[in-house]
Amino acid sequence: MSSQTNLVALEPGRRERNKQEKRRRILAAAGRLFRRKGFAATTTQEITTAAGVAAGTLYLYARSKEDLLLLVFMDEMQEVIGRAFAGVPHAAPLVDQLMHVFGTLADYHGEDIRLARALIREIAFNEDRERRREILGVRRTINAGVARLMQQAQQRREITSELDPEDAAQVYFSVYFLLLQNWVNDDIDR
Amino acid sequence: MSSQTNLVALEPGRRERNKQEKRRRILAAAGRLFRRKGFAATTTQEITTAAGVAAGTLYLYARSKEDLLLLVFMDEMQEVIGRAFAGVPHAAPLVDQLMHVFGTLADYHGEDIRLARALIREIAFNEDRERRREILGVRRTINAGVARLMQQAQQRREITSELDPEDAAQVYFSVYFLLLQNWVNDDIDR
Amino acid sequence: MSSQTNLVALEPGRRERNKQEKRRRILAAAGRLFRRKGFAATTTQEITTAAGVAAGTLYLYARSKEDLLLLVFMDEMQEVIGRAFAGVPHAAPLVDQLMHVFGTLADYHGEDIRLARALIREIAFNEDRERRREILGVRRTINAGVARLMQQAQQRREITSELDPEDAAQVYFSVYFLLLQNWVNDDIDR
Amino acid sequence: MSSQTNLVALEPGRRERNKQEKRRRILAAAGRLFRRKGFAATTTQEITTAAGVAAGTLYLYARSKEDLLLLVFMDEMQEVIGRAFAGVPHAAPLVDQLMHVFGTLADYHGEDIRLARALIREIAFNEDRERRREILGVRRTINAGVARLMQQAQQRREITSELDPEDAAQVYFSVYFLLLQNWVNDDIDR
DNA sequence: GATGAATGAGACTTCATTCAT
DNA sequence: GATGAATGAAGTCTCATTCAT
Repeated sequence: MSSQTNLVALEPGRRERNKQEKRRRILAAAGRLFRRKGFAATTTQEITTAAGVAAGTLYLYARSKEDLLLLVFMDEMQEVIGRAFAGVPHAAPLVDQLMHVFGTLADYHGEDIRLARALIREIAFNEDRERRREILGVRRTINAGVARLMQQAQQRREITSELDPEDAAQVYFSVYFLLLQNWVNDDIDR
Repeated sequence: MSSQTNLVALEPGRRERNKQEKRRRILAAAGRLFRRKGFAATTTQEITTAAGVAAGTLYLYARSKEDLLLLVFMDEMQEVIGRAFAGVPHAAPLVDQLMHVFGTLADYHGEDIRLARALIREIAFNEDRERRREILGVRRTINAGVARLMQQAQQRREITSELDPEDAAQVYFSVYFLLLQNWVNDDIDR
Repeated sequence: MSSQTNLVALEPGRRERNKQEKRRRILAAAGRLFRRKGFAATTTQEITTAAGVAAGTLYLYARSKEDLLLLVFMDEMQEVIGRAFAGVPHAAPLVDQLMHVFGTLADYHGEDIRLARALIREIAFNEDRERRREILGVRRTINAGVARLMQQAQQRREITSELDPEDAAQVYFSVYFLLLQNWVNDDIDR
Repeated sequence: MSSQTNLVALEPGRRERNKQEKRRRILAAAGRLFRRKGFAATTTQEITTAAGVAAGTLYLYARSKEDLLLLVFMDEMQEVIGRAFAGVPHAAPLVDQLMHVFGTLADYHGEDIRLARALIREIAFNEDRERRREILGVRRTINAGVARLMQQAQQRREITSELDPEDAAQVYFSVYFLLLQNWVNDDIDR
C-alpha cells in the first residue's frame, strides 16, 4: 500500500527531473555548438545528437532553432546579470557602478558579436507572447538592480533625490539596449 | 569592317579590366558578408547581389563557396604578410622578431576565429591542384621572409650559422600551422 | 475492507461507462474535426485535446488515425442505414426502393467526397481481421435489408421468385460499392 | 549577322515562354491535386512530380505552399469573375443582378468549402506586400463591375442617384466578404 | 564571358505513434 | 486504463551549384 503511494508520489518528481535533465543537455549542447561553429553552421541534428535525444525532442523544449538560441542566452543571462551586480565596486561613484554593470553585459555579448546580433534580433522582434514575457522578466531584473544602485546613491547624497530610480533605470536600460543594437548591427564602436 | 577590327583589338584590355573589376567586387562583397554574418549564414545569392553580378557569375571566379572563402583570405593574406614583415622590430632578437611575425598572423586569424577555422580546414584539406599551388605560394612567401630574418640573425652572429635558414623556416612554419590548427579546432590557448 | 469490496464491485459499471463516454467523446471530436478541416489537416493532438483526453489515450480506442476514421463512419453508418431503409417508399416499385436506399448512402458519402475517398480506401484495403469483421457486419445489415425488400417484391409478384434474394442483394451491393469506388476515385458522375 | 540578331531578339521570348509554361503546369497540377485530395493531404512533391519539375522549382513561382493555393485561386478568380459579370441578367432589377454576381462567386467557393476556408484565411491574413496588392486588384475588379451595374441602374432610374456607386460597391463587397468568412468558418447557412 | 532558371540534397519542423510511468 | 514525453519518418523549404541561352 505504502509502496503504491510512494510510487505515485515519486513519479511526477522522476519525470520532471528527467525533463529538466533533457532540457539542460539540449541547452548545453546548443550553447556549445552555437559558440564553436556559429548559429547557421550548427544543425539541429548536431545539437540533438550531442544532447543524446531524438530530432523531434528539441521541439518539445524550443519552438524553433531561433527560439533555442534565445533560451540558451536567457539561461546564461541570469548568471551574467548576477555576476554584473555582484561585482559592482561598493565605494565607487554611481556612474562607475553603472559602467561596471553595463560593461559586464556588453563584454558578454562582445565575446561573440554574431551570436549577439542573432540574439538581439530575436529579442527585439520576437512575437511569441510567452517569450516576450520572459524577456521582460530579464529586463526587469536588470532595471531593479540599477534602481537599487540609484537609491543607494541617493541615500549617500551622491545624486539628487528628485529622480525616480525606477524611471531612471528604465531610461538607462533603453539607452543601453539601443546602443547595443547599433553596435551589433552597424558596427559603431563601443 | 574597321570598326569591328578596332572593337576586337580594344576588347581584350577592356574585357580584362572588366573581369578584374568583377572579381574584385565579388571578393569584396564575400569578405564583408562572411565577416558580418558568418560563412554559413551568408548565401551566394547575397554575395552576387551585393557584387552586382548574376548568380552563376560567381562560379566563373571561384569553384565553390569554400573556394571563395579561400580566395578572400589569399587576397588579404598578401597584405597581412607584408604588414607582418614590415613591422618587424629591427634591433630586436630573432625570437622577438618571429613572435612579431607569427603574432601578426595569429592576430589576423584571431579576429574571427570561426572564419579562421573554416579557412584552415580549406587550406589543410584542399584537393584542388591549382589552389594547392597558390597556398604553397603564400607559404613560401612566409618562409622566405622568415629565412631572411634568420640569415640576418646569423650575420649579426645572434644564432649559429650551422642551420640552413630555409629548412628552419619550414620547421617554424609547420609548428606555427599546427598550433594554429589546434587553436581554432580545440580551443587551446594562444 | 468492505469499502474496498464495494468499490471493486461498483467499479466495473462505472469504469465501463467511463470508457464508453471517452470513446464517444473521441469519436465525436474526430468526426467534427475531420469534417471541418479534412482528414489530413486534423492532428491527433487536436482530437485528443478536443476530447479532453491524453495523446496516448486515442490509441486505446483506435489502432491508428485511419482506423479512427473508420470507427467514426461505422458509428454513423448504423444511423444512415437505418434511415435509408426506414424511408423506403412502401408502395413504390422495387427499383425505386433500391434507388432510395443506395441513393441515401450515396448522399451521405457525397456530403464529403474526400472523407469518403479516405474511408473507402480504408474499407477496401483494411487488413485488420477484427475491422474486416465489423465492416462485413455493416455490409450484411445492408444486404439483409435489400434481401427483405426483394422478398416483399417477390411476394407481391413484382419480380420473379427464381432469384435468391440474398444472392441478388450481394450482387447489388457489389455493383453499388464498385460504382462508389469509381465515383470517389475517378470522378465518374453519379 | 542577322541570325545573331534574331537569336538575341528571340532568346528572351523563348525563356519567358518556358517560364510561363512551367508556371502554368505547376498551378494546374496544384489546383487539380488540392481539389482532389485536399490542401493538407497534397504534398509539394506530388505537385512538382505531376508538373514535371524539380522539388525546388515550385518555390521559384510560389513563396510557400499556402501562397501556391492563393495563386491557384487568383488565376481561377479572373475567370470566375468574368463569368459572373458576363452572365448578369440584363433586364433584371439591380438586386437580382447583384445576387447573380455574388451568388456565382459563392457557388465557386461552395464547391470546396475547405479549400475556400484555407484560401480566405490566406486572403485575410496574408502579410506579403506584393500579394496584398494582387488581392486588392481582384477586389477592385469586382468593385468596378458592381459600380458599373449600379450606374446603369441609376441611369434607368431604378435607384436614386444620390449614392456614389463606388462607395456602395465597397460596402457590398465588404458585406459579402464578411458573410463569406462567417460561412466558411462558423458554418452559418448561405 | 555572363546570365538566371532549374535542380536536388539537406536543412528545419511536424506529428502519428509508442511506452515507461 | 490513462498519461504525455519521446521518437523518427516524412513533410516543407533553402540554397549551392549547373547549364541552356
